[in-house]
Amino acid sequence: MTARPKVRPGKRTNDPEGLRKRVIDVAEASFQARGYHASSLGDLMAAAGVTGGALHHHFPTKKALALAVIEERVAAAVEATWIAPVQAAGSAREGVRSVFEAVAAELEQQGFVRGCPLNNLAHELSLADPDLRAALAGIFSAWRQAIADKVRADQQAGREQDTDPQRFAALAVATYSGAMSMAKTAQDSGVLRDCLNALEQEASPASSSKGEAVAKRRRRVLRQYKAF
Amino acid sequence: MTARPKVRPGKRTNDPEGLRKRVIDVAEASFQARGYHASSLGDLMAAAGVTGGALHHHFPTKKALALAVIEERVAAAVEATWIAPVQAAGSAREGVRSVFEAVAAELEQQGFVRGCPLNNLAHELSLADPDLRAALAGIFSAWRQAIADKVRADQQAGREQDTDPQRFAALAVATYSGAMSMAKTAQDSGVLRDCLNALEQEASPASSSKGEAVAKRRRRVLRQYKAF
DNA sequence: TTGACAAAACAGGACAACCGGTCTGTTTTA
DNA sequence: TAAAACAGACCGGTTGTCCTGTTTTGTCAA
Repeated sequence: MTARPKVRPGKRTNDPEGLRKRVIDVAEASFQARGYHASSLGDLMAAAGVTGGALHHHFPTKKALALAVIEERVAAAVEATWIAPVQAAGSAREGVRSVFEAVAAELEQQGFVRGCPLNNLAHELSLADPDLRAALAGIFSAWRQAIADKVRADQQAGREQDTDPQRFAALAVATYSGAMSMAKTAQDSGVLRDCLNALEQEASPASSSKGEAVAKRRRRVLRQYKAF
Repeated sequence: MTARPKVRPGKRTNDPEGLRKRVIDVAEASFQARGYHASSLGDLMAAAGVTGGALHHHFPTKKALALAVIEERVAAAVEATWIAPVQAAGSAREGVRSVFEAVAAELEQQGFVRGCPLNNLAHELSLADPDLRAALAGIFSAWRQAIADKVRADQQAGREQDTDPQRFAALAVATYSGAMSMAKTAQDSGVLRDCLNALEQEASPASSSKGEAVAKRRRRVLRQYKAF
């Protein structure tokens, strides 16, 4: 965790970037765990060890803080979790598969599903404010674009000739988003593997008949249910 | 709209069921348009033409009201929009396809995407309260179950032998949920058709090579953006 | 190096609006 | 005639924001 300012009476050390980072850290975590409206600035101030004046200096309104979290953290999370791995993968399908498995494995290890940060905020805020909605929509768009671009790269290598890049990307993003929504609601990460298997079994163009013994899916109901 | 009580000074007519219905009507619409936390009981009371005493008599807490909306309205919406059409369809795939198209057409006509009521509330409330989460998870479960059951019926008729019912159902629900999330955030219902086409083009087991001229998808950015 | 000084950074209280819930009392109805 | 249904005021707590003042820091002339 980021260090709080030392308790040195009479002395003070300005650290604008550090303080701003601490606030956004706390806000990102709280928005993800409790949502935007349920996160009060008072709680965030206490958790970050920041006074009202300092918070207001860096983020004049709560909306400004949300915008910063979206543009700096949520976008980065999508970039790190999805865009970079897909670009680095051998193919678009392989990239999608690896991300699904990585996230599924992470959720199973964590034992608790907080959901997708982008979708969490998108549901709560996209109808509430046009600016926030635009920022969130931009992240969705970049996400889709990266996958579609990867499909096009595959096509230039002679593969995926019968695949529509835009549609494939939409399907991947939608399936993941919906699977995370269900996983969060049911607190069961197994849905992710169900969806991935359904995509692989059915959505692969080289599949006309593969009814071999399918590895029985494991339902992994998460044990603990604790808030943030 | 449901009628408000007549302005008859000195006279009153008790109408428990009607009043309760009016409150749930308003709550359902407000939760869908603004979300749970952004909907104040004061606004709901004013919109429904109900006093604080009456509201408290029918719904002691805000959570009780949310639970009623979820159990009576959201569940019914999923039943009417998804379960019944799928059961009535000629096959599971045909049912899924028809629902996607029906919703897409409805959204295009409305010109505004409010999102899926179940997913909207699930994102905001499933981590906030165990009871609400359980209620929401139950609706997701019934939704998946109905689709899986339809696949099994298809299988007993000799079709869909290579399809895993549970996985297919998970994929359908996840794709729809995610597509609605994107459509709401982008205020563009075209994603639904993208996802449906991707599912049909790729997820059909009888598809090994169909690269015929794909009908160019139409991107239909919705014009108006007004809050409830 | 120092001292002046303006701007940035931070502290902390104040506040008005609002929220959800409770309470008492009245009217309707079975 | 008692319970259900409804009216309406009331309250403590919280929320987001604003405001005034203090401290730190960067800048630049001397």
